[in-house]
Amino acid sequence: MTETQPSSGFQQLDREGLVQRVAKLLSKAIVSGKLAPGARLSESVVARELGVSRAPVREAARLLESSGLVTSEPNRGFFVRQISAKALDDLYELRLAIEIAVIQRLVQNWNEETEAALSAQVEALHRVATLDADIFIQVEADMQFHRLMCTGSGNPKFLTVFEQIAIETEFSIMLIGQLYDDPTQIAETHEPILEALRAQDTAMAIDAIRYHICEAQRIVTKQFRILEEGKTSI
Amino acid sequence: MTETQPSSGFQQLDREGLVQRVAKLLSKAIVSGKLAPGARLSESVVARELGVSRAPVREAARLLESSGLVTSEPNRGFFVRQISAKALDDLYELRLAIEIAVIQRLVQNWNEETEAALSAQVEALHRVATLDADIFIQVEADMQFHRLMCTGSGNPKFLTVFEQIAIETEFSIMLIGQLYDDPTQIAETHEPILEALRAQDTAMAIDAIRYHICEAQRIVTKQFRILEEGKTSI
DNA sequence: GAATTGTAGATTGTCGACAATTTACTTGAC
DNA sequence: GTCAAGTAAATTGTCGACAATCTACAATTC
Repeated sequence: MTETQPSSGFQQLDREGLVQRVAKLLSKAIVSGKLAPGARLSESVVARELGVSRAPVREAARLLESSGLVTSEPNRGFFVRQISAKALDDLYELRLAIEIAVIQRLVQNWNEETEAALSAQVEALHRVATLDADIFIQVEADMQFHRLMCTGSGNPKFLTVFEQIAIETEFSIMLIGQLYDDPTQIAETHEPILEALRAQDTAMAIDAIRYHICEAQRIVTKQFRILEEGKTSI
Repeated sequence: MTETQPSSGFQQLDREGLVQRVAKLLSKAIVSGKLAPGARLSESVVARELGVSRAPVREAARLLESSGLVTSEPNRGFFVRQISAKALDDLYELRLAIEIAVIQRLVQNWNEETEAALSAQVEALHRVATLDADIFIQVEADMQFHRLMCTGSGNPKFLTVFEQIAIETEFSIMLIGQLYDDPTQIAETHEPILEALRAQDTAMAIDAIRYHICEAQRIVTKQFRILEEGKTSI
């Protein structure tokens, strides 16, 4: 069916369109906090800075629009999405619903490959914690664990939705600038999940994921509320 | 904070951008089956037909890209998304996860307004069933019930995700051309959900929604598999 | 005849230009 | 000083044009 070339050692070179590259760059700029939420993103400025015309910038922005990173107002342009503490809270609730379903499927589809991937990621989490790495690296590693769970579930739809959630979550955590007081906590809260999965214990795994997510929800929304108050009082 | 105009009875006239209108039109054309899945959607053809230039068409297509209705390949353009029976099955699994969470919140946030809206929608379902209306009308009414549940949950994120699921689901059902053998079944399967919600019985409501969704899943994916076989054998 | 190479036509990708709209500023009246 | 109206600059919306790329078919080779 699929044509399997004689494999002459050549690697497929990325034929990514300009629009996709611009979208990725914009996405990174927003998530990393270089572009403040609510900020207008001027087409001409972005276009000039990247050395392209406005058309691909506009298309990239549209791409990001339905994925929720930017909003558009007719004749006013694109803006970096504002996130409220309530929205963030809602986001975690959605995430919990998804991940519970992921866990259920994950236990059914449990295999060595998935176990190896998740184990390796927990180790990676420990590494970044001890290295006292950048917050961005830490959050990225955290998200990667959950991404791997979605992948292992065997239902690609879960990954699609999670990816959107992840972008918004990372975005918010970047704004706060920290997650746990002690970075090693990130790695530790993932271990019970992995253990429960290894034991094929669905109920325990769900409890573990619920604890993990609700804990993050509690911390993040609390920090975010503080951040919001600071903003409005000024 | 928000400026509350003296409300002189004027309705806000839609200041929708051209891009949004094109996106809506395209979306409708795809969901209603006017554009077959896998079909290339030619920018110039769409642009000429709508009497606009290619730029807004491209932007609209990008908008639809991340919402999953179309895919893009560099230098090859946009294509109407192909849906497989497996993907449809996965979609229903995602939907179940979301709607269970929605039910849980819905019971907590239960109020007269939501009850009235949902009751009215069940009646609407009965009406369209007896009218023996178009399949599109029926499915739209069905989806509207679930949309109202999402709205009533108080978590807008649920609605956002459901909207995406709904588009893909409608799209698939349009392809099949029918749902239940007897159209009145649509209305009937929604009643137990509403009843359980009225009784504030979370467990029963979850059972009802699970039955409803799994039943639809069973029927739709079965029909879809038949459709797929027909396609591949030709 | 099958596979490869070459070529013409069509389609997408990107751009710069101009019209429409918003924004920021200035002016004037009360 | 405050509010309103008017004006100019900046920004977005849309378009048509040209370059880059793909597609389909003809020509060539084995």
